[in-house]
Amino acid sequence: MNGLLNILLPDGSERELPAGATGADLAASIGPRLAKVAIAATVNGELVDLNVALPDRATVGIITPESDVGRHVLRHSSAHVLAQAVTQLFAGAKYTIGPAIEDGFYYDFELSGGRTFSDDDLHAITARMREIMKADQPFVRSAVSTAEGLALFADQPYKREIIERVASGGAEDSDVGEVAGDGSVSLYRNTPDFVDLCLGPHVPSTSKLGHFKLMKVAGAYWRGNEKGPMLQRIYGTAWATKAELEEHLNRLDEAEKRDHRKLAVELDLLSFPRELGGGLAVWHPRGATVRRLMEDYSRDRHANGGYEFVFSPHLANGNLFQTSGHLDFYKDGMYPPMEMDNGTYYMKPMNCPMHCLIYRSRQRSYRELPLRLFELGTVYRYERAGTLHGLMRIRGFTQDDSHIFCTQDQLQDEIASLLDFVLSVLRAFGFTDFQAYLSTRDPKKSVGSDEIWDKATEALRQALDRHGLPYEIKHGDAAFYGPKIDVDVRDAIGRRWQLSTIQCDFNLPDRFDLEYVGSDNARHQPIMLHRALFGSVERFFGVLVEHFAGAFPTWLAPVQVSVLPVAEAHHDYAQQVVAELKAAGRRAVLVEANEGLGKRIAVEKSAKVPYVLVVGESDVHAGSVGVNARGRDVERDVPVSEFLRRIAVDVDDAMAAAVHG
RNA sequence: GCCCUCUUAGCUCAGUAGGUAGAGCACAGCCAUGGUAAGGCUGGUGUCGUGGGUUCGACUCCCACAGAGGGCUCCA
Repeated sequence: MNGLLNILLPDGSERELPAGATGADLAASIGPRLAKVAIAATVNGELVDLNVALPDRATVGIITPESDVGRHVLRHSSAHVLAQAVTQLFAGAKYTIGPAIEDGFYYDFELSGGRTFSDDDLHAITARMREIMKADQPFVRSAVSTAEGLALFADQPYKREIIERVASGGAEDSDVGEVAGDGSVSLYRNTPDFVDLCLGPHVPSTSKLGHFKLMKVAGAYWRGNEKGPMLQRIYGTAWATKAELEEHLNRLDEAEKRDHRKLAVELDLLSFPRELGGGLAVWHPRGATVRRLMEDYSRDRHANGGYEFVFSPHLANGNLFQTSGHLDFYKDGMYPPMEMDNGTYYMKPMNCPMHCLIYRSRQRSYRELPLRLFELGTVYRYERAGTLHGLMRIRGFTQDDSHIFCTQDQLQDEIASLLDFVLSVLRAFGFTDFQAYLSTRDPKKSVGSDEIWDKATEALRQALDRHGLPYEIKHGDAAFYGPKIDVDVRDAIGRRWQLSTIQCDFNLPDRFDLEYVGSDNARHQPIMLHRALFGSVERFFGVLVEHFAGAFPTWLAPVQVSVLPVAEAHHDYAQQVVAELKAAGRRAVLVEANEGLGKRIAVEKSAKVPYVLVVGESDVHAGSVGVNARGRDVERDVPVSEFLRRIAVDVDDAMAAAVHG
């Protein structure tokens, strides 16, 4: 045994290597192809550099750059090279931290004299990074004492701060990436003049990197502290291969094309007039049509799902929000008070207090529960100026808000059927890929007994299990008033959107003294569930626009059919076709022959109308239409009755598929 | 709220060492009546985001503000 390393590979085969062999030797021994792509290794499950000595009798895995872990490593190494380039190009630059993130990496800097990075700087930095990568500099780890570390980073205050905090035992999770737990300071050096605090691992050398792009400069607070210094953050994306990089950049292009703010203008859906004020939108006829259809569908489903419809005003006396606690906990998110004769009024930031009042308007019996109140309730929240984002973050929006009051015994079933309902409605809008999150109690800030938290959390968990819905638990992420489930959907290009939420609330029933009389003739407190399905109608609409890239399915399309007479002579017939379509309940418009046919078709197509009908001489005689359907070949001489049948099938199929999921 | 960038016609964008502006699309009028993705001609487009300042003169330079975009922070 002495003098040899006995390496057991994951595939069961064994390798013998001379003592002191490194991961690189290992990689080389198992074939040149693998050696070439290997950028790190795992030893007994721990990620290590290829250039560390391997222990005897270890289980070793080779990390390739295409793997998730491998990408992480190469992105983090790219961040080091970025810091190296910046410190070389900008005298006096202070570098802080630079982790790998989804799709890439970033590094935060402070430049001397408050200088900021420009686009030209990014080009220069990119060029320098390429030089460093070409230079094939090995990443070499070393460890020094705290004192040595502080001396080494004498002119790097941010690095010193990290070392000091770790030395004083104040390290948090986010520090683990930089400093070893045993008090020693872990360093990586790949050239004499650049060393960074880091636990690694890294790629063996800078030449393993290269498929990257610096994306943008942004401001970021040091350690995320709003009161702390503002740093310059450079974001980059990095991949194992050129093809992956290009694919990623294409995805970004695609996302940009789908941007709902851009499509809202192009498709004439809605606008954000400056005169209205930031974060406020007006809906144009086409956008309003889609919204109406969404809302109508939602109402139908709720009506069939055992919900009671309610309405509540947009303004309320401050006493109400005092009772609900919003004025204490949520004041910053509310619009300033309006002083009136008989009190102080506020725009409502939530519908829940109103629904509590409805519940409380008379004595309730257990026989009435669960009581499900539903409202498309418009609320107003003061979102800080820098946080507004199209329809996704807006200052006035409409929640498809439901509050369900039930007994503890009903909780389990209610949540399970609620989850069914939510997913079924989401499917109707074309979403099929869901991911849920279960947020559990943060003991530091919560109301309610252990017993009720456990019971409710368990009810949520079982509902998720019963659905086989994939979910993650976010420990301690619940609001103070109760645990919750959030549901994300994945859209057509793979992005995730957080939409629906189901939240238990042990707080408002208490604050509003809600109660019901049980079968035991005693008074009990109901549990309240908050549930938003779209979340916000506006935001959901925005997500739909991006999901469908503006090409709404036929049942939602603002215009379902455009009818184009070939020439003016066919105008009357076209009008007759439109009338028939309308009589059949279709949203159809006539596009008069005052432009070339090709032009008119192009315009209708770019408006993403699902069916463009062309009618000419032969159609007038045969009672037919030419059908140019989205994504399909043109078909001539289709009888009007046949077309009506087809579009009905198109619409019905979508809805049937949705409901039965 | 903080950092950076941006703001010129309805939209997308050019532009001037500082001498008050252009293109395409859209829009209007006329011609063309065209069978499946943008026909031709003509025309009008504007307080160059707002308010100050510097200047003989500001769209251009400076300041403030507003709005937008990208981030950070926030989203009981």
